[in-house]
Amino acid sequence: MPLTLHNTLTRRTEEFIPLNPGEVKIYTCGPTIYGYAHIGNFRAYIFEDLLRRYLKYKGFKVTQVMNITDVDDKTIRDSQKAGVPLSDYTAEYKRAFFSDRDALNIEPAEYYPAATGHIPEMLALIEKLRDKGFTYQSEGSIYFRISSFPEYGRLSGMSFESLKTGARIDADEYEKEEARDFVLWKARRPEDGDVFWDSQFGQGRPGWHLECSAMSMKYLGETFDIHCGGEDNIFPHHENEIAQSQAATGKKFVHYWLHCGYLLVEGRKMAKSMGNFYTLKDLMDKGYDPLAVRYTLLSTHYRQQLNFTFDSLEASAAALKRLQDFITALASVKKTGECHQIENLIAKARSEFEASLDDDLNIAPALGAIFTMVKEANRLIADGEMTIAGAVKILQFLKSIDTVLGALDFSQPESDAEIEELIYLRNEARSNKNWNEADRIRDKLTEIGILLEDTADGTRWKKVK
RNA sequence: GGCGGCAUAGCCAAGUGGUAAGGCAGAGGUCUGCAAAACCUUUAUUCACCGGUUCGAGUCCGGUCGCCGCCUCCA
Repeated sequence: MPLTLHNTLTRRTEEFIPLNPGEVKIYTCGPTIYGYAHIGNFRAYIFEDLLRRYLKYKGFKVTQVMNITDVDDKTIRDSQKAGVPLSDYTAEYKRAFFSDRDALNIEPAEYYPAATGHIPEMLALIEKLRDKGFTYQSEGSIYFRISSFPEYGRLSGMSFESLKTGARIDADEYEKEEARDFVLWKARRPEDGDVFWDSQFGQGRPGWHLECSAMSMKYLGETFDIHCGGEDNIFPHHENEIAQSQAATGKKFVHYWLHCGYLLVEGRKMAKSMGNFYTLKDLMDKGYDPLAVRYTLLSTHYRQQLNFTFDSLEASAAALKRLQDFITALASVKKTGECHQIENLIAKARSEFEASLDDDLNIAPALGAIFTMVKEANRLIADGEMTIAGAVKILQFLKSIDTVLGALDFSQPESDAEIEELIYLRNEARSNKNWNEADRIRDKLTEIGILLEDTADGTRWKKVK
């Protein structure tokens, strides 16, 4: 079945057809590293990770670029507040971002270009725009004249008029011809301190929108397949990217624009002032497993608003535990021979899993199919019908779908002589009906995080997270 | 004011006009020395509200109420 994706540009769910067969080029708007990323940011990155992983699952070769915004108003402001050079200041948040990414099992993109590393590319783009007459200069800054780009507003559905009348008071004091115009190159100002670059346009620094156009075209070409971001990026950021890029090249910039919905916390917008603002570290400090956070952020359809609650986080942890316990149970099946029902069970789950994800990454029914299979397989285990061969097939299937989910752990606990010895002693005690001694040993193991399960095939143990 | 989205059980969340997936939590039971895990049974006569179309609507149309996002540098 073909993969379909909802394209913000057309407001339709369309079959995904890459420019080059078998290859997908994706640009994903990344973090501004002026602070620790919060779970709302990671909702977007996890959605993009799901897209990336599923494309790979479907056999596409994926090239993904995620920009790192390491110079803008906020990074400058906060680094000065902290009294450290900009690059030192952003280095810590960049490190934290990658560390959180790894903890959330988000696959690394192929490229993480930083804005400060691409000033020449941005200047070249401005030159191109200037030569084609799309820019004007005012008080040392270069602006993009939106009235010169008639298609402006197509992505966001913003009309020319509403932009004029609805515009807020401009937050910065740069002079523009019209409020909706946006800055390409910001003239150096005293409050920028030592953060500026020399250029043919004078000393200054790039505007935010510019980096995404310059860096995406550098790494992916003037036209590429998919561009993602949060829905709040649709306007003005992505609208401006389209204007800049298409004005410069005369070509279509991006074929599919994908945007994920906002994350709410306990039904409200996440905000520091509301006390419901969480970074990954905040949740880990509360004892939550980052993979449970991943599962929570992953398990709601990406275009839906996601209501993050601690109840749902705990439900996610429990759901993952159910899957992990299932994996453990499969690994300890001892019966030999064939288990003929397994093939059908897997085929059904796989086809539902794929059909759902093919439908604009509809993850909820995909997960539903997995849990339905788990229940049926658990029944086979409980009835003593599961065989080693069947268990191996299911494990292979789970590994294959986990290349998409990225939430499971297939590592088997290493055998531990001390634990095995204690289990042996406990089972000795049990066979002598010395329950006090048996329970004493079990409690001792529980204290060091080892949980025992007595099954028909003997006692197995697992570590508790 | 303009543009867009959402309202489904205690919580999270699917649902493509044909009679409400799945997960978590809860209740009862089976297994177990007791647990753990698992299994079985059970948990929405009902999908914000009011109308309409239809043989039939959570699903389509209109309206009302509520919540959320964007409207110049927030994923």
